[in-house]
Amino acid sequence: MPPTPPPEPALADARAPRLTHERIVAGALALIDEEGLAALTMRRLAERLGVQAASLYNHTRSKEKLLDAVANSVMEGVDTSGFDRLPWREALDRWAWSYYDALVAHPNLVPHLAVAFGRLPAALERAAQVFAGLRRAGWTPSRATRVAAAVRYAVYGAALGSFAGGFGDEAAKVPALHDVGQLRAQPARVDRAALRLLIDRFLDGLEAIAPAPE
Amino acid sequence: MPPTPPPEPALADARAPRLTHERIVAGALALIDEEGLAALTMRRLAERLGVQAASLYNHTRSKEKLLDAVANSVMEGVDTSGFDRLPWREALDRWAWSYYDALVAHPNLVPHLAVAFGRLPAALERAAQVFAGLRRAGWTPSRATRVAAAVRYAVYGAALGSFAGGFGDEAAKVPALHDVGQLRAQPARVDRAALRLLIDRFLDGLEAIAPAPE
DNA sequence: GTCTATAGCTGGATAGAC
DNA sequence: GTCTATCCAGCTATAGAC
Repeated sequence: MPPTPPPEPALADARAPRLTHERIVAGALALIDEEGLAALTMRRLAERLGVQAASLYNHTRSKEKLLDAVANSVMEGVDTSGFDRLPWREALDRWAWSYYDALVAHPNLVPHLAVAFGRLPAALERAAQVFAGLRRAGWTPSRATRVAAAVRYAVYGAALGSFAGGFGDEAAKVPALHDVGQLRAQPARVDRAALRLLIDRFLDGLEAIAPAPE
Repeated sequence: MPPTPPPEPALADARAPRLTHERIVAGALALIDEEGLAALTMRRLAERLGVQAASLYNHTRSKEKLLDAVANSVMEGVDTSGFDRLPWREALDRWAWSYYDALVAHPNLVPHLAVAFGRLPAALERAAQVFAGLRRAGWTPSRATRVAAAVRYAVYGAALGSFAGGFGDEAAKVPALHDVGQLRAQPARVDRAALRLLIDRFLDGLEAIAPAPE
């Protein structure tokens, strides 16, 4: 006889778990995106998932651990594969923009991502890959550390200090800022253009001190 | 008869105001520096100042306004005077380091500084001065905006994503990161060196596209 | 695994006496 | 201008029934 398949209830099984770790993490991230880091409370998260707050504690030990899991899940979206197959300049460029895309999709989480960096497995794995890639390209250990940190600073700064954060009424008193074309109309475009300038000119400057190719 | 001087009590006058707006702002900043942004509560701030929490409301309208006043006071320490007297490259460099020093002295406040940027008078004034200085040096409006934003990103990123924030135990699993000389021993030095690399190489790269000097 | 109920805090802000 | 007293809201986390 073939093995019996698991029972497939015609209607939703009331005893089936309504919560999983993945659903909780995804719900928390959505809540943070929509209403900010302070809006993430166990009660509000439970409400969004259609359960009571106490039920969350069957899947996550504490709010603090949950928040780190959310941060780690965002970090997993950062792509460092370029360091396995591309010259260092292209690899850095791809990594930077992948990193920026991941952060800017969740701007409210950026401050926590920066603080939690040192205890997120996904972040540390990626940092090690970047460092190893730069070493293979001939950069000295201390240069490799600085180059990777510099790119990381550019990305975090752009994601955090974004013009997309908006201006208050006081900004109207500073006319110079407002006559600058697209700043008001399309702040996200200005942010990307500024980061492109920072990264491209930085990489230009790096070429002048790069290790000789093998 | 000479005008009577104001009465000078031999002992501290119990009726003299013990709180001023300045003392409150300074106390709040010290509390944030010592114990983090979350530690700033009206009760704890009052305790540090030797009064009851309710008394603070005679000098500040709300905690939110107070926090912006604290942020503005930090921004007032940023020096943009170089744009009045130095070539654009030196002016940018001085501004960047003055900005970094102001932020890194209060790392716990950096996320709030970034978010509040657009409504802080001191921040907007300085942004306008930087923009005007770059315009006078011949940069087009959109280039000037991007250059100023790029430097700002570098500074915020370095202050926020600092190695000085430390690593968790998980970092021990990534040996590559630890063999990098001074990273563990003197993280603040590594941070400064990485920011120096980012700014210097970026400015190098900018020279290649700079407007011709008059 | 989810529920109800609640313990045990901590917070911002206000009213009114002095 | 500072005080005491207090309101009311919100939070994390746990205990124990089902």
